[in-house]
Amino acid sequence: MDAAAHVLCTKGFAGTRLTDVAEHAQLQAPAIYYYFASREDLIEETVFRGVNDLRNHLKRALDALPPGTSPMDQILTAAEVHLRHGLELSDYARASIRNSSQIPERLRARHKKELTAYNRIWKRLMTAAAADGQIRDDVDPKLAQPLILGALNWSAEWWDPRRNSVDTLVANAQVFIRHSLSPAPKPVRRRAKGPVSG
Amino acid sequence: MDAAAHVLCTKGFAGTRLTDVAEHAQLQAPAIYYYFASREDLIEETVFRGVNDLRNHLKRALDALPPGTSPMDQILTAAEVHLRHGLELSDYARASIRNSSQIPERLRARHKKELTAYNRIWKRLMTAAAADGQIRDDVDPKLAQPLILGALNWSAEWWDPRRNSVDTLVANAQVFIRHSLSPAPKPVRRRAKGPVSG
Amino acid sequence: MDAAAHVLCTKGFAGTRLTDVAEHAQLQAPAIYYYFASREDLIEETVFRGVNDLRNHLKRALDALPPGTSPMDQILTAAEVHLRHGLELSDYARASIRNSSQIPERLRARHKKELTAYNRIWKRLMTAAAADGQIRDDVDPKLAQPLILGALNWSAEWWDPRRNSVDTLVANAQVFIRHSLSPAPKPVRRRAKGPVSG
Amino acid sequence: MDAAAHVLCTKGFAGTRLTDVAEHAQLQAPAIYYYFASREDLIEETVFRGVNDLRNHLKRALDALPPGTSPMDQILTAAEVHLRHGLELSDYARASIRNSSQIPERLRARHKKELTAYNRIWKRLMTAAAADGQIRDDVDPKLAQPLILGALNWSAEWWDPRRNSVDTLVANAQVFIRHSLSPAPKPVRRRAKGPVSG
DNA sequence: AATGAATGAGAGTTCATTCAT
DNA sequence: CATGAATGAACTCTCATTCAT
Repeated sequence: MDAAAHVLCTKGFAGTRLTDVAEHAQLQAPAIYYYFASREDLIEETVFRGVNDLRNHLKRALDALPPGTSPMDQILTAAEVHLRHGLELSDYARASIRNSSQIPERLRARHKKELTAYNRIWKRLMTAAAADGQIRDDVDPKLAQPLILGALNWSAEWWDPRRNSVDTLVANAQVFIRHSLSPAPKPVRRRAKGPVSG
Repeated sequence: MDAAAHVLCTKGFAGTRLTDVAEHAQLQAPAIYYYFASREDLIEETVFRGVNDLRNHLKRALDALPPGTSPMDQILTAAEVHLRHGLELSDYARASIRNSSQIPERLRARHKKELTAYNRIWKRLMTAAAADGQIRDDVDPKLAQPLILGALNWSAEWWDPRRNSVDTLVANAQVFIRHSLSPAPKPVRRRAKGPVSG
Repeated sequence: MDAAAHVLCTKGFAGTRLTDVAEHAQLQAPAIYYYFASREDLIEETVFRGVNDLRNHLKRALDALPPGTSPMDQILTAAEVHLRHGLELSDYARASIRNSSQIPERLRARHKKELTAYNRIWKRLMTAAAADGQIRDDVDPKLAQPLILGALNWSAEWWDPRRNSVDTLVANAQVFIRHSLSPAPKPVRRRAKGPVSG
Repeated sequence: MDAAAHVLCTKGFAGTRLTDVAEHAQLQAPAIYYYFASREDLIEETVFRGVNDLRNHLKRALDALPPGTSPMDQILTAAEVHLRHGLELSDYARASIRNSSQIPERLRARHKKELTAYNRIWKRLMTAAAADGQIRDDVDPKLAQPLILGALNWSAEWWDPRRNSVDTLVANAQVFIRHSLSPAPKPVRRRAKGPVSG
């Protein structure tokens, strides 16, 4: 029944009516109360599950990478997961992310915690990448991270499956991210040639 | 009275109650009807003005650039305008952008048209930059553009003035964008030339 | 300003909005309060004036009849006055009559009194006619009177000046009334012929 | 629930508040929306049903008359039906008739059509009576018809069951109508024949 | 496990009314 | 004498929620 996440994506928090949710589930509105104590419960649950699923999905994907994968490659994998999850798999993720700021504090506790946890994963990746010299030093990883996630999140607003495949979008986003972060590739090539830089 | 854009930012389209708007304007709700025919009118107007202001702001900023400014620098200027306008100046812009997808079709006509016009400006800049060889060829400008705007738009969700100044954010975003787009420096020819730049 | 009677005719008591009245008088609504203390006052006044005018009109018309006019002819005159006044002259009369039953008790005192007075005139005519043998004895004058007035009052609902002149309507109504009331013209002609009836 | 016709009779179109209707039905106002889409729907339906019922009632009554009943007797039957239906049976009829002119065009379509149909029946009766020589030739049946219906309709405004029984009223109205329409008895031929009758 | 019927709280909206100007 | 601006009361209507079934 939780496919009521769908309505949340489209109408936003306040615009989500139980009637619509029920209709989407081919049910009558009161039937929802068999499964959830209240509208708020339903939304809280949905919104929580959004980030929760996404985080689990990301964890599994990162764990599945071969050991020794570079931080930058992990970041690019994370970006792919984030995009695909949001665009292909789950209304939940979209519901969670879009309504983040509209949901009253009261319902946000779990959601927020989960979101923090999700961001922590990204932070770890960014930090690792920075430590590894894979992030240019005129970019603050703490700011780059939300910029990246913003670019990815916003895709839900404009991406049109009839214009571009997810694959294309993922590829472009990855290039986009890699170069926005990567330092100029001086060292490797230059070192062989001569003492240009220290 | 239009400072009711404020409520739109916080509560979203459906969550915007006339009572709240009125209270924010130190008025009683019915007083709104002296100026607007309906709630929908008020919102339509507000949301339209959001993009409209932003577009005018951007146009002025671009016109003020010295002739011969490179497309990439124009893009970076546009990014700065977009960020500063959304974060510092105007609830309207935020109201417009955040609620884009939640507003019923009926009210979106003008808003949509204005948004398209705004995007057209960006598109022109991107195309010029591409023609100038300032965009790497493994990035599709048509996709890069919304990724960039997404990164910028999303800032409204997370940016905390107490943590980072807008200046810092702008600087970071500009570096972020410049390198996400710029083609790799060509090492062979570059050796003799000097710093990377753009 | 009292041409607000017009609105009363069309929209009824509860449907009469000060805005409409004011518009009809090429004024803004608050201007009404310069002349009347409240909406109710305006309506009360209007509705009173409706019957009052009508009654005065009728009195004058009856007084103008040559002495010795038969009760029946007086009734027919009254009918003509009633029709003409309602249809040609006065929104007031129509406003008064149509809304009689919809107006809350509180506002009806004067109106009711005036209406009673008006009916009393008719009653006097009917009684006189009955005493004069000009009303058939299988008709109760107390019931015939409101039937007649009903027929006349209702004309405001259906009469279309483009179809029938008031003159035609008046003529027909008079014939209609005369014969609905008059006894069969037996006595005069029969008495001469023989002892048919006692 | 439709017993909300009651309120229409008393308060008129604009004065009919859902609260009152609901109270009369021992319900809360919003409950009305379970059965009707809007106030206007409820009123439209009610007002339509008013004439519709009346027309059906009349049709049945006329069909029940023995074949060969004279047109005049049919008219008198119709008058009885009209009176009894309006006064004894149905708030609906009264609601329909009283508010005829106050209801906005938008809601009148069906009601108007039905009313025309009802009038058509009367017209048929009047025409038949005229063709049969049962209507005096100094009365235009097209004008006599609304005069009669007016007399009957108006009864709702003044009839007081405590003063006169419906039976009395019906009897009087019938005499009233019969003679208002019937041609003068032709004295010459009549002498030999007997009572007037029709 | 689900629904039809109903309700109470609260939303948008209308309107008479006020008041400074 | 009249209006622009604003308000409070009241109305229609929506919606989450309940409850008997």
